[in-house]
Amino acid sequence: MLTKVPKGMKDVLPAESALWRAMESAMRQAALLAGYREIRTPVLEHTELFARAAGETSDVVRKEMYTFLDKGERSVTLKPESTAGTVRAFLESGLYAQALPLKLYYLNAPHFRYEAPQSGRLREHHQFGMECFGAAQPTAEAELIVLVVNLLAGFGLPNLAVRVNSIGCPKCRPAYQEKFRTYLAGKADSLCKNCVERAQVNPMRALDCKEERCQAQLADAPMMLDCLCEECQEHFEQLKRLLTLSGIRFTVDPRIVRGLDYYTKTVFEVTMETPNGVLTVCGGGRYDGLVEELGGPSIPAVGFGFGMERALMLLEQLPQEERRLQAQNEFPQVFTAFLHKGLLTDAFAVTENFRKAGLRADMDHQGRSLKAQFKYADKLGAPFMAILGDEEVEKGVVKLRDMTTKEEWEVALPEAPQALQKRLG
RNA sequence: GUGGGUAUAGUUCAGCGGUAGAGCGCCAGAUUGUGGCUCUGGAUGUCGUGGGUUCGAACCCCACUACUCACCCCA
Repeated sequence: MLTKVPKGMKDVLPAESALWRAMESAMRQAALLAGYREIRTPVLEHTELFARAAGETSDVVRKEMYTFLDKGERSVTLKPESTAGTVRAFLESGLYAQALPLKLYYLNAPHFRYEAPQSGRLREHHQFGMECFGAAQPTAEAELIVLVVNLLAGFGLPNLAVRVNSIGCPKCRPAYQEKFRTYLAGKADSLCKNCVERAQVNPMRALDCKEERCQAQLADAPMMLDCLCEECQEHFEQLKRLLTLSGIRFTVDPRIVRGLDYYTKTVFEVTMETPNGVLTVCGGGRYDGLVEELGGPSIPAVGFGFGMERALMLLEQLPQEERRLQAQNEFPQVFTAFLHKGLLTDAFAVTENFRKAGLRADMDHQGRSLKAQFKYADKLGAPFMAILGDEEVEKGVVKLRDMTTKEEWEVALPEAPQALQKRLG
């Protein structure tokens, strides 16, 4: 147990963290260009916040939350999604009183869901997400969808599928839900246990059911998309026009429902083909009622969550030459080797000198033989060696060796960093 | 919650009733001031835990635990 990471958690080791950083900077840049600024909210929120925001009937709230009592007997929860916390901060700080829209993004935010882990699904995962408050127009959705698609395409990821749907608003949805509930009631005998339950609490969820018999029963079910009020209809038409105009290939999927109850009008998903099936990389939508639901003024909003591990997983499956996201090199540019222990301090000084000049430099810390130092440097991938023996120290020089060409030459100690920089270009 | 699979060296795995193995990695030597390739040598194991069958169990049986994959749901 002691040396075992808790179930569903993952370490990001050095071999991978560089790629994470590359992805992060691409995200920051994209967000910046679209006028979004970073917000960081706590991992922990009052349980009540999620219950209220995501909805008591959602699977997330009902069975997937990391909830516990703190020492003050308050029920707190590790955030399973970030929209609720962002809205809370937005309200608490009074940011809503400033010029709207307010555009926020978060990056690398840890999220927790207590589920059975498997490929592409962890108990702790990290999301990049964007939220736009105070934008009622479909340009807000379009902006986000375009941004995500361009981002993923920019990584070199092919075969993205963008699916959009509208699930109506408080004006048109209740009538539809009633219609749908009636429809389900007539089929209750042929539906799975879950769907019978769904019919009561949130009938639209049945559309998401993967059971074949349910899908067969729902083949001619009424769709929200066909029952939208005039306003929702117009909103959706505009969004489609905007996406088409932006050159985004998308499909309308009337069956997208999303697992969180706060969505209104637009919902969307970006999915990708993987060896293990289709994975959702990004999911989001409009939540015009949530800010008010959480005690604020009536402010429309749109947002999405983007699973960073999932995107990284897909990227790692991509052949190296198709990847357009490249991790920064981390190997030392020069490795200082020294002949014997008596030259330890000289070697240390030389190494530090390289570092002062902004070069990635390293040396042995194990008392290895010269030969072993070369071997080690080779493993690290250092393209140059700086070699110190008694002769060199006496003459005040260091011998530089190009590991590829095996060429060696001597340079005066103080000039070594410059000489190397020249060679490295 | 339901159903598969797996558990042996640092790591990937082979062995499937009779002395615990290989590749990779690690260390050293061949080459006492020079890496990659090659060759030689070396170190490292409660064979997941507990019980049972047997003269004898890493191997067969049972239970447990952990991991993993899939379903549901999701990022």
